[in-house]
Amino acid sequence: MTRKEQKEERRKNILMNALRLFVERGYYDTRISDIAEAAQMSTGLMFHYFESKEELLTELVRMGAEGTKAAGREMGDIPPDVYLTEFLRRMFSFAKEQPWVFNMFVLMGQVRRAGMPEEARKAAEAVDTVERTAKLIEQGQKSGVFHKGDALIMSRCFWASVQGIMEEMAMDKEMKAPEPEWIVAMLKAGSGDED
Amino acid sequence: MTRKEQKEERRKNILMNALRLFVERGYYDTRISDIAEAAQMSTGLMFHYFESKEELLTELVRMGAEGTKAAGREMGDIPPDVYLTEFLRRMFSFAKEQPWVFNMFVLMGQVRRAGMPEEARKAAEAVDTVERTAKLIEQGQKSGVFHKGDALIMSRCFWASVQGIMEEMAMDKEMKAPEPEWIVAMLKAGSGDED
DNA sequence: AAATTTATTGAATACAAATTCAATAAAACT
DNA sequence: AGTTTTATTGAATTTGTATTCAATAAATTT
Repeated sequence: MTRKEQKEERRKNILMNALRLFVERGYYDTRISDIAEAAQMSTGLMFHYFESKEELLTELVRMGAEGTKAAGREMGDIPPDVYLTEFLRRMFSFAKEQPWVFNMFVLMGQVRRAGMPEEARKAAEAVDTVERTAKLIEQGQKSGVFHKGDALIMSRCFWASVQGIMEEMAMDKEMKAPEPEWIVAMLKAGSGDED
Repeated sequence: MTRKEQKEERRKNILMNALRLFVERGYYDTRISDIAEAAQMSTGLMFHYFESKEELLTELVRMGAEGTKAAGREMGDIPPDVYLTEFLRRMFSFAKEQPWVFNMFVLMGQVRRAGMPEEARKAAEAVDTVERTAKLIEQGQKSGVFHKGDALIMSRCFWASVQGIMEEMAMDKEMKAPEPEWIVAMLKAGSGDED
């Protein structure tokens, strides 16, 4: 293994430990020394790999933002409701196998909301899932599978729900995932108000 | 105004400013001096009213836990779906008038999840809304208005969604509230899976 | 194999912010 | 009016922890 590869390995290892600890204990309650210990190195060495604790966080958020770009890609001829349902199903099952996905959701949520360094927040804003889903919802409204209403608000509520549920699942890894249909039902025609 | 009343006033004022700042900037990024400034007093005086920053937080969380007890009280003969819908409608409209309600939601969420002092987390756990709503859901399942499934999981998802949405609204005070029906649709029979 | 670059450590430093404190003013009480 | 209690301040202290640093080891290059 070349020097460069080794460094990459090490960085990845640090990042994964940091992610877990940031979510388990919170960013501010996680000491650089905790991360160092988890990654089996001295505190000082951390600064050989990352300039600062904040850079560590920002790097994680960048990864998270990158990851969400997968959402809402080519959907071929599938109807929007089926697409969203299927997307959620895959996301839940993927996350069950890769628990860091839950952690990433939690971290992104925390960062977007408040109480995190400025730079990290900026990195988290480079995510347009809500906008893209709103377009999908508009299509569904035209075809009648989704009820009427401001598509952007509907999309925000949809993702806020998903966010909340992912966070709940992140807290309790034993928790059974909901049926994706339940969540998509929020958008469907015939679900109460029909204005 | 008696001395005691004055003290209570002052404490309440401090608490409300702390709540706002904790949510706007996050607990750890809020300095005692920031709260002092907002409440128009010297930093030192804060410690006359509260033993520590942590006690301030814990007190807020206790208030929040107290507040949620309102949820799920006497529902008379109203069907569970109507009850929940109505409950959410009132909550949203109440929160629009009293923005601190949003902040309280966000704070409670942050505290329950992670990265907050131990004691505050404990205070936040004294909330059994999820369990009480699960009972309501079971009733609805018997009468057929709600679909089948583990009522506790359904309740957790329901509240996780509400939490997520309240947080979204807290971030953007301009955001229009969703129709409560959308959220209750998560639970309703005929919403996709019918196992 | 000498020289240079990279990895690693643990202790020293710097710093920010919570908390304490001594002193003063105001109020309440006798 | 004098005494005690409460309110208030701003500066001094303490503390916790991120970051730097000087020194050493290991690897890579020449």
